[in-house]
Amino acid sequence: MRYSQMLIPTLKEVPAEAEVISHKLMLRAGFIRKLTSGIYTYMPYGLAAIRRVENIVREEMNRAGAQELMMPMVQPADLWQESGRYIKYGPELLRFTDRHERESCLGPTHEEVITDIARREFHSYRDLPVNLYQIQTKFRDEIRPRFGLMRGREFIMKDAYSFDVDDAGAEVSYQKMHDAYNRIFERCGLDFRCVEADSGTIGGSFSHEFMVLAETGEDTIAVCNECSYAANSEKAVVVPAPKPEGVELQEMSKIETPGKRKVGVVCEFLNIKPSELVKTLVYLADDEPVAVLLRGDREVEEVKLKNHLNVTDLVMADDKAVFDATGVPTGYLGPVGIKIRLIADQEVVNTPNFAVGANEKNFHLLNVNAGRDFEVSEVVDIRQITESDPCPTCGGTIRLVEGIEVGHIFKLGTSYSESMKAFYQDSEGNEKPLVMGCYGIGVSRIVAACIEQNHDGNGIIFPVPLAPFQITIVNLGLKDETICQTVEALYQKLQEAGFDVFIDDRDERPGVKFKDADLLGFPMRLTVGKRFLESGQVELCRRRDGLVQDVSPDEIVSQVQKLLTG
RNA sequence: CGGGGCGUAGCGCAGCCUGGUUAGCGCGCCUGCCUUGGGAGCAGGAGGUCGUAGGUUCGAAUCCUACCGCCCCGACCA
Repeated sequence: MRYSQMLIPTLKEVPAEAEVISHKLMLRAGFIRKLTSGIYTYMPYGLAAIRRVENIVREEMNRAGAQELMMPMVQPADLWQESGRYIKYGPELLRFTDRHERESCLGPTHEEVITDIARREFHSYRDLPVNLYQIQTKFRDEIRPRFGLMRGREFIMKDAYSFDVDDAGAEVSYQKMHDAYNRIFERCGLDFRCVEADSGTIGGSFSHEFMVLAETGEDTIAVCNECSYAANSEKAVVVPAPKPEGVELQEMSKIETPGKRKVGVVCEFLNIKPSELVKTLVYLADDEPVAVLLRGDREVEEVKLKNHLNVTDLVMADDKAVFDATGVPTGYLGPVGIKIRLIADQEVVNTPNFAVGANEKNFHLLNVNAGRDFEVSEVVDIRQITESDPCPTCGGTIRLVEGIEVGHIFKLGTSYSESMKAFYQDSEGNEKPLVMGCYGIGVSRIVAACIEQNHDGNGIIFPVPLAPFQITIVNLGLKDETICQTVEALYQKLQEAGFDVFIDDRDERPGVKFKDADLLGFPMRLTVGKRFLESGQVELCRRRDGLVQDVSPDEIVSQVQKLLTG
């Protein structure tokens, strides 16, 4: 490919819309152009990188025995009503009506469609197991699209769905995908972790996420420093510290705390640490008020709370809602005598003699103890893990790091097959629901994540497997016949050797060509200019570390090979 | 949805507060000369419904109102 034949509109200046490095570089390197919020055109060079990812994904999916198909993007609402998700999925599901007033939606994912296929086509245990996948544009009307391809509304996703006769079979299918995903992300050259995850609106019992480690990640993951434990912080299990021995329970007392409402202010006033205070938060869980007890220095992990409550909508109650539900103004809430459902974090039960609101304006209680001064029927792990918590599997130390979710695999079980009546007959003629799994990869997001992880001040540094071209030949002697002939000969030779080769044949000054070569991230750069006429050697430069070698054209193939792999 | 910011040439911005000739600058683009191993230089040139619609005014990019779009933060800790 020649630069003159490919639209790669590079930019010297960074468009104002970009915040994170991958977005900036993708705009500067002419990968993408925005059409509207969260919706981008993939320009030729950017598309080429996406195709690299797609090919790796496709190869590994096929190798794992999955079959490719392509499902519709427009889906009828009835199908979503059958699974119950037409309501449950929320405003991210873009809904519209067609000219016949039929309700429709744009597919944010395809469990419903694939389950419909499965119930029509799979009738016998002899048809199973099957794994079907597609690589397709999804649409999710994200609340706040950002960071370019990182969180777009339209994005390219690989989604796969497995169907098995039973749980054991589903386990095998899941494990195959787990292994395939590890291979995929390794082949992409990404620094990633597979972590235990929450299954969210997709549903299901069990799931793992594949996280690319990068500071700009939108997720936090808890990683054990000693063992292999790794989990999304939404899911990371908190092991409560044991109840301290020999602490004498003090007598509860009431104290006036005029105008003291916030944790910090109350603690200062009472001269105690936030860890000696228990805060009472009120949530509206599907509009039902629920009080949550948590040590003053801790944070609620709402995903854990939501899962425990098994609700679809969970919001913090505002001041008015709190007063309406409890009759107490915010800041003075407490568990003693509270009138609404009460959920305590497990740590609260092990904390002696803590302070709480008195359920009375301008008063708090001191030396309160769970079980003695109030009943707790629900003791649950609902707080965020911290770096001072132990690893739940080995007791080692935990480290919190940021990650970009590029893959997610779920064991779905039979929730979709049962709600949508996807049954098969086993060898004894019994009707049974298909046991499902689903497996997603954010293809366009991988390119963004890759750039987050592989760049320097001059631009992108593509890992070889994702580079649209492994090598670019910079022609610095457009007017010199010998140089042009050499460039063409090298181009031929390298292509014949199996490389994807690019030539910068533009009539530009050397500086411009070098800058663009760096920006575009070619792993290898081959420069042919005046020096070749003098020495008969061409210059080979590795993008990753700037390693430069003068090479004779005869040895070019072996040298390129050596530098690319070395 | 709440808060904040922005909308002026393809891109990045100034001008607006304090209204007043042909609306500027840098990059990019076009022509010519020159230059050719790290985003050169000189000369000339093209390119604007100042987001949209109303209003105030003798006069609006500038003041007012509404709308649209984009970006950032938040939508969790009382």
